[in-house]
Amino acid sequence: MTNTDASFPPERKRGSGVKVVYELLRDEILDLVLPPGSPIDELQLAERFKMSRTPIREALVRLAGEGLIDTLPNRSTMVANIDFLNMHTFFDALVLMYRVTTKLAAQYHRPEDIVIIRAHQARFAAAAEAQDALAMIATNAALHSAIADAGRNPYFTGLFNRLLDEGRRILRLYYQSYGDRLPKQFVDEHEDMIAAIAARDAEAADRLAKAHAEQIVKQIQTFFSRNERIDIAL
Amino acid sequence: MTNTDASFPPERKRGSGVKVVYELLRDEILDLVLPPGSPIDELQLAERFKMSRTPIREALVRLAGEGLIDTLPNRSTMVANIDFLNMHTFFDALVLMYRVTTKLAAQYHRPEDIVIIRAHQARFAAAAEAQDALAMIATNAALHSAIADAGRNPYFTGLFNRLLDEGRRILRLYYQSYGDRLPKQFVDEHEDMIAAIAARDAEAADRLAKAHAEQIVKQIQTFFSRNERIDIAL
DNA sequence: TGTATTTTATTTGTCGACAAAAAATCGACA
DNA sequence: TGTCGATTTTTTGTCGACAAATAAAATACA
Repeated sequence: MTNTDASFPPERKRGSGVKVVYELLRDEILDLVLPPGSPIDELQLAERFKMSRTPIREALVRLAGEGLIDTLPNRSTMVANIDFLNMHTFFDALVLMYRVTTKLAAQYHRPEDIVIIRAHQARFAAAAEAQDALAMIATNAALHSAIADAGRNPYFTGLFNRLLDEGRRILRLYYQSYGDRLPKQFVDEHEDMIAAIAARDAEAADRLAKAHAEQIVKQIQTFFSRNERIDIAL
Repeated sequence: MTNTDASFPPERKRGSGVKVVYELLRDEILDLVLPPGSPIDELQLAERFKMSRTPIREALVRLAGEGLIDTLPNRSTMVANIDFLNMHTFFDALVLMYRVTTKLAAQYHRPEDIVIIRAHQARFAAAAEAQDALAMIATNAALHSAIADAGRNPYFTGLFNRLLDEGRRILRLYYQSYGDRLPKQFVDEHEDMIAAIAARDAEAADRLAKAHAEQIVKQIQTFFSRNERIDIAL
């Protein structure tokens, strides 16, 4: 080990800076640590990560490309708002992608995919058992992302992952307010879906995914209809 | 007019630089002026556009986010290749998005949308009449993008526009090689689709879009099956 | 002549600084 | 005291330069 002097800068590897900033900022946005509308200060971030504004800006450009932050020209950039008015477009897209990716997984998966999927499902079940809302949100997204991967269509997985990200923000809001009452039935529904995928039953996979997705959507919708105040809060 | 001295730099407006580079580079990639695999040199671009590397790099980061260029860490960046091996995933996604966006347009369009759509269709018809392959490719993408806009689902339009972009590259290859023989029937098919949309007949819109999309896919597939050499060329 | 190793050149990632644009502050005037 | 306009401050977009990483060239050696 060279550089025994602890006062030296952490000496990040060249090129790793952007990735670190991008991923951490992304997580903070999706977990609502940075709530929608939060201003993003480049100088502040540069100071925080001990690097110049250049890599910070590159990370921000990427996040903007994914729609996670909004950038006003020559002016402030902030965490993208959740568009409650057009929530139905999100639900439409989510339901369709749930169906398509699950169906394709049933058709095109390989044996090793099932192992990965089951591992994610186990993690989700553990989170549900522990009543850990945050872990449930994260593991649920990871599970469905893994299912989509097994379908092997990068165009669908790309959109689906974006939707799951946006969903993480919405679900976060959902659970935060409702005091972590968690529907255990999702575990069983996941089991049925995985069984259909493993059996290569595309029709059943599609049907189960549709029911699963629509039920999630329904729960969130009833939640929001009971909490109009949220419209004002943002 | 100030700045009568022609030797002065063009004096671009602050912030417009990235946009210019991004859009021009994008068009060149989609029109195969920059063929897949072309190396992209930042210095060269900086010189060409008379600006520093910083805005160039920002444009490249955006293009990379859309998958139009591939960036090797610390090494060269090049125009993304067309993935002929997994072309079917592209077709699957394209057909589905054709259907969904057209159906949503039939359901959610407003009267003014139809005006815009018909204007695009007129341009497409003119291009087809003139046997202008390049114009046909561009106006076809613009028409379907306009239809998708009328459906008002940003998630679907986002993916669809990406697919149409990738389709522009593929069609460009198609027409280039086949000496600009252009199927006029697309004009009629478009007319039928627009009529179904205007009549708010979602079922018909879906059916017509499916047939339209599958026919395009079929044509491209038979083309590629007759030209295996392309696999080698890339 | 062919291969390994050092040297040079090219290109990328990062930095600090400056200039333009917008917002925030201050001050004149009613 | 309130409003409009000028001034200062903050923040963004761009620049030129430098250093790390890689590729290319040159050299040494068998």
